[in-house]
Amino acid sequence: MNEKERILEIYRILDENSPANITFLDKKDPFQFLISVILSAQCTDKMVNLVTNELFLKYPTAHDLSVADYNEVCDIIKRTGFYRNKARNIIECSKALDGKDVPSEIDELIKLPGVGRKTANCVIGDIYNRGAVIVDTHFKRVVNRLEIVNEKDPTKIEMLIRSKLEDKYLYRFSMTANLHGRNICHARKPECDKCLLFKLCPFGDGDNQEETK
DNA sequence: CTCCCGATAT
DNA sequence: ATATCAGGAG
Repeated sequence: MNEKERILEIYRILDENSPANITFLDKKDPFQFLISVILSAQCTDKMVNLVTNELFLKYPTAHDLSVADYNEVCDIIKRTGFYRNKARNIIECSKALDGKDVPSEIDELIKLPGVGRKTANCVIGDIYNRGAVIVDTHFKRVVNRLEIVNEKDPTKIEMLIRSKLEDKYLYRFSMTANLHGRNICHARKPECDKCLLFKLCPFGDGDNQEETK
């Protein structure tokens, strides 16, 4: 099995054993989705969904949030962590988007405050349904353990994955690999005994299921 | 590379 | 007590 066949086989196994539609954030409106992703940095999606319910009840649109009081926004989003940076970013972001559509191109998206490649790719994949590689902590861990890449830099990982997999598979692969990282291939104690990719994974050969590494 | 930062699991 | 979580900016 060559490299291309191996990654396609990994894709198929993850695809067949994952839900049809994988979504972590429950806001479908493009603006609300973008703000939700910004808030999701280094925090659980459960907490983001809780906080955004309250946030968008009070500030539903980009205009509403663009004129919001900084300290009130801080209070609402505090539990997502990094709240001072996030409050400033989402208010400035809202000013930039007031009266406009959420950009669909990555170069435009990453100009927005608090928006990097990961957040931009979430928007492109989820809202605009185009090829997107979402390199979050789970995705990074999973593709490195599988040795699909041997790379720490998220941008380089994104480009490598783009070169190894057809465009139409990229977003689905991002989501299924992410889910696999959450449910099986944990950061601390991966459940290699339950893993459907065990035969295809160099990481499972060792005794990594326990504490080591 | 460091800082931002609260919530949760182990 | 410590590791980790849909990262981004200086």
